[in-house]
Amino acid sequence: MLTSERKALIQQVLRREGRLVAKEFSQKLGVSEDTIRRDLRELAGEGLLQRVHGGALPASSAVADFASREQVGSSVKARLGQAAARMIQSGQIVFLDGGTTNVQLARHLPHDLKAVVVTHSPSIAVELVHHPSVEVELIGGRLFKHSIVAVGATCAKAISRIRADLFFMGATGIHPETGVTTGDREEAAIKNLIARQSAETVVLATREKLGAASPYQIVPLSDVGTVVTMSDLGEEVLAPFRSSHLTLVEV
Amino acid sequence: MLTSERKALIQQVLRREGRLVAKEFSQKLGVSEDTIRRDLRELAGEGLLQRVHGGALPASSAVADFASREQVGSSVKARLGQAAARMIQSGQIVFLDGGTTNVQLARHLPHDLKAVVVTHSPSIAVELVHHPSVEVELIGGRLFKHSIVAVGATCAKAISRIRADLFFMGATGIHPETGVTTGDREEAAIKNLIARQSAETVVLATREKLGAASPYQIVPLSDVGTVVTMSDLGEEVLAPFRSSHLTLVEV
DNA sequence: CTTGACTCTGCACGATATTGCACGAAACTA
DNA sequence: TAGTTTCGTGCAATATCGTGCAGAGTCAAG
Repeated sequence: MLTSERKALIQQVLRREGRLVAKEFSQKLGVSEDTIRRDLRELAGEGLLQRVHGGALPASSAVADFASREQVGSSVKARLGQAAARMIQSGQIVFLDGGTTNVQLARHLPHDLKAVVVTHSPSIAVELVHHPSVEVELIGGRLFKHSIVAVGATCAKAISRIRADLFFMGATGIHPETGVTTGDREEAAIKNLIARQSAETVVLATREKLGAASPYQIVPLSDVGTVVTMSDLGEEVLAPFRSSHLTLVEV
Repeated sequence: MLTSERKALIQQVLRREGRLVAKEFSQKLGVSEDTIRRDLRELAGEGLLQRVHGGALPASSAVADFASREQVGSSVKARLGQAAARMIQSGQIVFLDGGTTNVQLARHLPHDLKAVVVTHSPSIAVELVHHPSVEVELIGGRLFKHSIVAVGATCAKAISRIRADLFFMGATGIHPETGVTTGDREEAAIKNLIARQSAETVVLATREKLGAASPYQIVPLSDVGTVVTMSDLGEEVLAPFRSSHLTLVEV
């Protein structure tokens, strides 16, 4: 294990998990704690991370915020993202919507995956800069700041030229009757367009989204191919989504 | 085993495995470590890989790359960015190129500025999400990970539809004779296109960029309207840039 | 064919980097 | 406050680095 390799790994772990415990990490890598501590000290000296008692946190406060939120709300989204990332096969063209769950998905893409990721979210694009083999196609347009995704006519036109194998859709609600919904009309239209351009649409749904509904419908439930959700939800919540045309993946 | 053969093999291993340990590799090839070290040093000199203690890593992992670049004189860049941000007037349409200096510019945009920022850099877009009144137009395309900007035909087409008042260009070198240059051909083409679509081109140049030249010319110096740089540079460095058509802003 | 310039390679050696351990200081926890 | 964990530093062992140098091979001019 090369020193710089180890340092790169440390930063990767911080990006992915939002924190790093010195002792834990030293055991995982089979080196002494001193070595890890030294690495952390040096990286902190370069401003690349924030040193804390017992380990380290990401440098930027924004990421730190995000990381702590993640810890509090547990790593449900990370688990969903990880499961979803495994659905992608090499050579596929996948559309990644914006949103924190999809950021997790991007973070957990297998290191050796060769695929094309299309996205209208600059956050996702930035996240994938660190991936060694995934090619990123960024869709432009007017930036809708609330969701951090591009929308508008330019965006729609660019999307209409692309056909994807998979679409990982972000949404605020998924309901047996109202279908998949979100809070912005234009965003809904864009998502709908992407869904129509994709062979299969996948929705990653945390507990609070299942059975919820927002003002604007993106697609009816019949247009969704797969829903990825947690396995510890009650059957009464899941039952409405069990049907012949929809694959329900429980993580 | 020819030297060039060995060097090619080294690069192949790096592409395939993402790392190379000098000792290990020398044994596998049956040559001395010195030879391998020499090869690595030379390849690193050509920028084809990143030399590290014990071996080598791929050149543009962009990971530590961008992060470390971020660190290089960030306070200087912040001052340049701040000065440049003041050049923008309300109501203008400005094009913000990628790069760490321009991230600083984005960070220092006056809070009450009402303007449209066009960018092909997802990093810049994400940075501006928190600005209350600036509207962001994201230009899409294939993501060039090293610089974190969109490039390619789609990108060029989108740019050709926009006319901006100001273009804050990122570059790796600005030289009286070779003009403004950068390290990637396609990136240079995109930057050139943006410059042609803009009424005025501004270059933010830290000390090491002034008088430097990279392989690909973006525009000749005569196409640059303003250069923003530090005031503590020697006159012998600045003199070649003092001319009637170019405004030299010293911060 | 010989000679001289040049390149490549391996070796020697002093310099530098990295690592693990020891030990007292500081921080955290109950 | 007391006990435990983590931290930082000094130190020694080891690994790796860079450089100078010499031998071997190549090539072209004489």
